[in-house]
Amino acid sequence: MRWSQYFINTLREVPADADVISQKLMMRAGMIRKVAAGIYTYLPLGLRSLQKMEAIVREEMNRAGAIELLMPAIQPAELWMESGRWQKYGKELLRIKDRHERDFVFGPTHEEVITDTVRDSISSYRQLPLNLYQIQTKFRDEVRPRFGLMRGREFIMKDAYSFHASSESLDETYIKMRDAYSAIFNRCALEHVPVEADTGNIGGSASHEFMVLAQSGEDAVVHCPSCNYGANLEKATSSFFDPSTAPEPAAELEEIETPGTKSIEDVGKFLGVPTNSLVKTLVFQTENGPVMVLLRGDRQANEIKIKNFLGVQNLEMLEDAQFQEVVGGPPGYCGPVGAKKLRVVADKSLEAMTNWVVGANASDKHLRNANRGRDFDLSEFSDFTTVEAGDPCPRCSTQLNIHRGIEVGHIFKLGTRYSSEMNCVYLDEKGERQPMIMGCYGLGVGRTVAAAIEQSHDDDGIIWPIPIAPFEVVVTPLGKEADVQQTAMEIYEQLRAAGADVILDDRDERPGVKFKDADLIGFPLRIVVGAKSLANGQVEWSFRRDKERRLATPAGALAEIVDHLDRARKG
RNA sequence: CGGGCAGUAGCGCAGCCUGGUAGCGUACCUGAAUGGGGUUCAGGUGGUCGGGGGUUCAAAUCCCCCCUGCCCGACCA
Repeated sequence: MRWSQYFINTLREVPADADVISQKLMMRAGMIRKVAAGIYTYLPLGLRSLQKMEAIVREEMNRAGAIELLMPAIQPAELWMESGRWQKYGKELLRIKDRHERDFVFGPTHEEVITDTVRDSISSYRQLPLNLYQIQTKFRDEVRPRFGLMRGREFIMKDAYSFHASSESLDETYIKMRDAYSAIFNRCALEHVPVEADTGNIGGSASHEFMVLAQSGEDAVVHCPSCNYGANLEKATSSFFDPSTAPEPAAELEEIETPGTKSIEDVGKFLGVPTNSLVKTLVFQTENGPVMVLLRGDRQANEIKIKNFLGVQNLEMLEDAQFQEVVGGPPGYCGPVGAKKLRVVADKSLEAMTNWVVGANASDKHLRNANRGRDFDLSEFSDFTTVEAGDPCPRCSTQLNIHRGIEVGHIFKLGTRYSSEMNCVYLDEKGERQPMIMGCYGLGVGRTVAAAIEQSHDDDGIIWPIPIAPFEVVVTPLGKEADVQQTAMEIYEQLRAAGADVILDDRDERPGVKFKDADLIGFPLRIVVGAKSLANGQVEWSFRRDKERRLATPAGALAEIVDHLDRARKG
């Protein structure tokens, strides 16, 4: 491609409404252009990267045995009513009417359509398993779209859906897809980690998110550097316990005056002991009544874990005004001893601790040496705390790290949630009707490209991984001299003949402008043809990554670059 | 949905308080010089000042309503 014939419009200044690096750089480099909140035009350069990403996804999906189809973006409301999501999905579902006032949606996801298709086409266990995917534009009417392609309203997503006659078959496909996802992100040189994710309201089955580690990530990821255990912070566990708190013999219960100590920190300071030797009492209101949750003083509650353990949907901290009525004491001095009758659960870290310091359910008073069984009833222990950096890994006890991450993929064992509701059944060997067991597998194409930029850039611009760079090589002639122009053109043609994806910066611009633009857009490789070096029969080539200038003959530079591209393509 | 800020040329902004011919930088066009990291000078093109209504001889500017965008929070995942 010749630059002068192409459509590239770089910006010197950053549009005022861009707030993350990938968005700023993509807008400045002329890859995307905002049309409305969360809605973008993919300009030619941006489209090239997206299409390269799509090609990688296609290859790996096909390799994993998935079959491509394409479903409509516009879907009839009936299907959504049938699955129940017409009601449940909420405002994120963009609803539209046609000229006959019939209801449609712009698809945010395609479980309904695919299930409808499969139930009409598949009727025997002999036709299963089946794994279908598409790469398509989705629309989710996000309350607050932001971060460019990272969280748009309209976005390109690869979504796959698998159908099975047994959970073993689902497990098999699930693992294949998991491996395919890792292969995709590895090919883009993305530092990523597959993490266990909360299954939320859908419940029961396994779910993994693929997180790209990056500062600007919206999610927190727990990761073990040793065994590669990874989990969403909401879901993560640790083998946390403190051997220094080996149980002491139970001492006599004692009431102590602790004036003005409403927080755990205050109590620790007042008594001159670390907060990890205290017990924190939280009271939550749920749809099944109030629940008291006990944690070690230095740990933070994890509301998702608590919700899952209690099997409740609503969990809210009790308001101060309700304490007297529900617990029988003032807020800030709350504890299990002498409280009103309510369900009490405790974090497993407390199981081995004796002689607790807890609130006395009276103003300015705490209790020392409280012991379960003797002073209060408690038999339910589980993991209720949020993992902290440095906690031991649940698998290998290495200290865990916590990173920021961008969710680029999410795979999920759906089970029969949709097949049951939508009557998607097959006949088994015995001729009996069974709901198909389903899996679904999403991957954000644009988000992955944006994540690659978040992970790989510098002050001058983007540093593309070769597989998703809009062009692999830029050839930059400096000056109008005939031999410079001719050598650049020859190198350009030879690179093209060798199969390289190359752009020739044939604009009549000063060197500085060409260099700034090349760095901003971030072509991985560059060949500069200038009069000075050419007088010695040499050109200069460099990687965007380190910008170190290497001199070589045109043929030598060409060979080096072609060789590097070949190796990069093989991964 | 609540709170805050903003909307003036493709992009970044000033002008508004105190009403009186629409401005700067950049981008783009023309010319000259320059020619290895966004070069300099000169001359130009481009805007119904987000929309509607009102006040006024006169509104980008004052008043009212609406729309859109951004930030924080809530919601959702």
